[in-house]
Amino acid sequence: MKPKISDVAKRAGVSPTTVSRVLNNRGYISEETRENVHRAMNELNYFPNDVARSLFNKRSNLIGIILPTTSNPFFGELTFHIENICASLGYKVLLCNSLNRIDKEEKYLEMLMRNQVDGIIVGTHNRGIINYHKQNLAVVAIDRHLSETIPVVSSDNYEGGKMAAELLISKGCQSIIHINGQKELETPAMLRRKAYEDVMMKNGRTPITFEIPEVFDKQSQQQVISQIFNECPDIDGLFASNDLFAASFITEAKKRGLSVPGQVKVVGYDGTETSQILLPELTTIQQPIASIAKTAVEILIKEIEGDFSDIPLQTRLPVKLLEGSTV
Amino acid sequence: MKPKISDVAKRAGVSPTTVSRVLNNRGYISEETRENVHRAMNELNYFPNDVARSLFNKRSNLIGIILPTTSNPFFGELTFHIENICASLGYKVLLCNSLNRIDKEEKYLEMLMRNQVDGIIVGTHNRGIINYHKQNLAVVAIDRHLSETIPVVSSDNYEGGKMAAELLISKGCQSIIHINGQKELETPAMLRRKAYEDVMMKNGRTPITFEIPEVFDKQSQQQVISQIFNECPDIDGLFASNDLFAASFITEAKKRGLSVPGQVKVVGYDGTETSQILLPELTTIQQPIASIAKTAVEILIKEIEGDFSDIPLQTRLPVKLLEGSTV
DNA sequence: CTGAAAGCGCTTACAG
DNA sequence: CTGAAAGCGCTTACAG
Repeated sequence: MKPKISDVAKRAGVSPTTVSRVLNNRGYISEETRENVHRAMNELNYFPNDVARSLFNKRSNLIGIILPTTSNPFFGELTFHIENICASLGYKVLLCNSLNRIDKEEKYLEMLMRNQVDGIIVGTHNRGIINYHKQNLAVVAIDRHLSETIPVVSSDNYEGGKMAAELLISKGCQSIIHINGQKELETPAMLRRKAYEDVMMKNGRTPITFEIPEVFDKQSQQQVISQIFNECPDIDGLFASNDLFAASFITEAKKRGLSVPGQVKVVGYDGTETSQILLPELTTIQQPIASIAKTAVEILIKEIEGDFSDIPLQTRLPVKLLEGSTV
Repeated sequence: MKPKISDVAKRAGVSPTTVSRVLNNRGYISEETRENVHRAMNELNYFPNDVARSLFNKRSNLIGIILPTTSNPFFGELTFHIENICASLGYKVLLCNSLNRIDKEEKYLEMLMRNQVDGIIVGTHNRGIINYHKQNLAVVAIDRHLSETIPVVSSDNYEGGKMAAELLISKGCQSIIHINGQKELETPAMLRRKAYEDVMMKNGRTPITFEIPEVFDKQSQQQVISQIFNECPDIDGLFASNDLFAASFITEAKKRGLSVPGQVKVVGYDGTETSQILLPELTTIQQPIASIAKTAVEILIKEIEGDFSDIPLQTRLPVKLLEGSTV
């Protein structure tokens, strides 16, 4: 059996209280007993049971993260950074891949609360499924508006969309199409679309946006892309709201005998490390994934520690244009 | 404050014992009191504290996963599948990105044990840092030999390596190079190298393998790739042990004015969804990521439940050649 | 400087 | 069918 604090106490010839004290470095302890206790712990290969600690402290040092799926490189990288920062700060991460499905998200949320997580970072977009605040849980959203009071961290979506659209226009594209998620979602990412539309209007063009359901079914994505070519045969520019859409589009364009950037120019969004390696020629708007993660964790931990003094409700981190050879 | 079982009991006019019984569906309870209790739980918005439950049950339903980083699409997808399968089976996932660093892995291991995880799935390759068994923890390794007694699940690495090498030879390549991780690691993935070497020898060629340190520093990867071109100017075939290496190689080849597959043919390994979307033309050996995940979780849970009857020490899942246009 | 007692929120024998 | 008691492994006032 795993040794417990009383086993250590017995072996060191002291009380459990004393062992706990040296464990937590609290109160006065003579150097001698401290050493005895440490020796006993080593001999028994003892390490504390954090479940028992959490129960007493009402603090688990656990944070939950809910996002669509780590299979998507943006979220895979985001998850890595979040977890790593958390680890360095003494927090542990409970991972939830909701696939953007409301039913799953609800179950995960309940699971996280049962497990007494101290806070949650949410990267899925189901608005207001549960009253997060009611349970006075610390929450931070990434690129999603969850409620009026939950801080959201995102890239500067409007600026990113603007850069993309303006770049395509400056390269002489006449018929520029946009691909994005569904509009009803009202995510900050919709600002990419807004910027695209604004730029188009300002330049006397008609914005056309195709919506792709973000349910991760390849079938329907493929379908929308075919649709674009069919409905807009004169397309010569595309701004995709993520790099995977951009890549699928390029693949289909080539399949149809269109050269990129010769006949169609393409700009993506995200600029993950993975897409930089696998598709370095893609011109894209890069999100600062590491700082998004860092900011989100920092805000969350402030909330957890009850320091609400200067928590920004909106944090927009700067994007960067990565010029490849697809424009 | 969060309601607890005694709050529910009070409201329902019964004892905590009774509430616990309806919660766990144990023992006889009259229909009436069951309804009363349920009503009380709803009114108070009660849900059980799993930390307290874990403490009593000595069962957390938590499993830890340690892998290099979810930033790598292979591990990102693996993580997604593992987590999703676990969720469907009532297990929760504590995520650890070790970056293949021993110091980090040790800390994570201790963290997981303190948190009383029921089992661990390990995808990093530091052999024998800790005596996993000593703590009688359920452990499964993915593509890593951790010890003689820990089950390992992997793709059929030898077969995969063989297919890749034979394909390149059949396409007429004369000077075929291999890129892999470091040999000392003795991972099952080394079988990819072994197969490559066997095929080369059998065909009267000299196998040449370049080792890339798997520490995820772009710098050194880039360096090794340049080195390949410098030391083997007549290279006309490459088998990379993962798709990211393959992609970096292709990028460098093009930069040097070499056409793929015209002058150099390339075969990768992994075949993740992400690389299928971003670099669909890559010819690669696809690992069955979903079944690797499923098998690993199933074995782990058997171990956790103490059913050691038919636990295979080695599971090799079949790979599939994905023919793109890089050979 | 150290220890006995109570309690974190649950569950499970044991009685009734 | 239901409840009082003890205990999971820890920690923190409170005494001494």
